[in-house]
Amino acid sequence: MTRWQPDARGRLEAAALELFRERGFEQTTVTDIAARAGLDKRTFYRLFGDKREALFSGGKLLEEVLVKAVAETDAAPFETVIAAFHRVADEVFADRLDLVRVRQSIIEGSPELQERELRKTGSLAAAVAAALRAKGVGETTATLATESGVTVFRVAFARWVAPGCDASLTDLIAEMAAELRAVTSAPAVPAPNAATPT
Amino acid sequence: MTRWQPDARGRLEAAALELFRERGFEQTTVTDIAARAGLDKRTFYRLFGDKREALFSGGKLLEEVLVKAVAETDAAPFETVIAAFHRVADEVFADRLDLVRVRQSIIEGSPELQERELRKTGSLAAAVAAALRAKGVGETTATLATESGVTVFRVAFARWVAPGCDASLTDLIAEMAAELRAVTSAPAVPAPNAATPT
DNA sequence: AGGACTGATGTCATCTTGTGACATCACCGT
DNA sequence: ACGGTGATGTCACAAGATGACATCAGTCCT
Repeated sequence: MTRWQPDARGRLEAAALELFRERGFEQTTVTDIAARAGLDKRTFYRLFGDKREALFSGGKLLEEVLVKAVAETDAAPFETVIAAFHRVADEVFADRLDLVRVRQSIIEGSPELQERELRKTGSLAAAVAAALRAKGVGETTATLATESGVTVFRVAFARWVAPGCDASLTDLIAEMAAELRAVTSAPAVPAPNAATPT
Repeated sequence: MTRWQPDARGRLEAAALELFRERGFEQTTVTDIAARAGLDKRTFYRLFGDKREALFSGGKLLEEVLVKAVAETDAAPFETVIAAFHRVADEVFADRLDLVRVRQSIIEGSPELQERELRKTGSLAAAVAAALRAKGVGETTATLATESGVTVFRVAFARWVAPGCDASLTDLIAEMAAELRAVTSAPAVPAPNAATPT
């Protein structure tokens, strides 16, 4: 019946977010989502690969910004990746804390969604590593710098989203990057007691 | 009909591995697997949470060995995690390259299985981080050391499984750990050219 | 204007995953 | 022999996901 709905994709995403928040992911059927958007279940599946994808449309923008930032930055591999994430913090996540928190709480409530998020993160990492290799960075270095950078971002992001956190994402990224450097720096010689720098 | 099959779980795992290899994961139904094991679909679901789990039974052993190794090792956090993975390389993966390769090629063929693997790796990391914290290591340090260690292992593992690789997993882990240290070490000051230590 | 084409959508049928409810049967201790 | 107990088979079914086909708006071409 419902012929010709403008921006079907956006409507479905909004409907999905609402319903997931109201009843939870598992308790929401694709038919429910489509109905709220005034569309058919089949239309949902034409626009999204599966039920979970309705929550992960932002990934594309994230990847674009990240890859572009990597391409434009001229520094050592790991520093380049960290710089790219700083840009993402500014350009993509600025002013979105509230929305991000809602999204994240939905994801935390469903193992299925967590798996999907992990996969998205993985493909993001692959794209970043590719961007690094395109700049002439060696395979191994590119992979390790990327994975380390992603780790820094993930930990910083988790802290940022956590309830009661008031630090900025950028600051958290910088902090975690410093911590990671400290943690992975060459091990202190066996016996001595030299204090590790803060 | 088929009453009382010994080691139903093992039979199902074997059947699943065979079928996944023969036809691929998606082309295999749970009913197929159960039939080949001489059991019913319902029995499969009583022993495994879902179709993918039949491929991931080894995870439990892995986690046990890893957590035990972390608890017993007395060194800096990152070094402890790396040492634990060295033990895993010896105790769990020794002499299993061929089987691991088959398994991995199946996983590579299915996004769904990749997601599950990511999740397994994630929960493994959580367990390791918890073991580290139990030794008095701080939250942030434990997380970053664990994630870095897992990254090292994942990259080493990927290399080890890759066709045409003849290096040992242990050697690859050591190599990747060294590389990661180099990659994340403090950035060279802008202008100077001081060689970074090997 | 009229007709063909295209693209997005609805409808229907079907397969598969995963689960609840219940029936069965072997085995075990008494 | 009897009554548990536990693992299994049978049946039914909701929901996810997909293919095949119908429909209809708007567009382009003559």
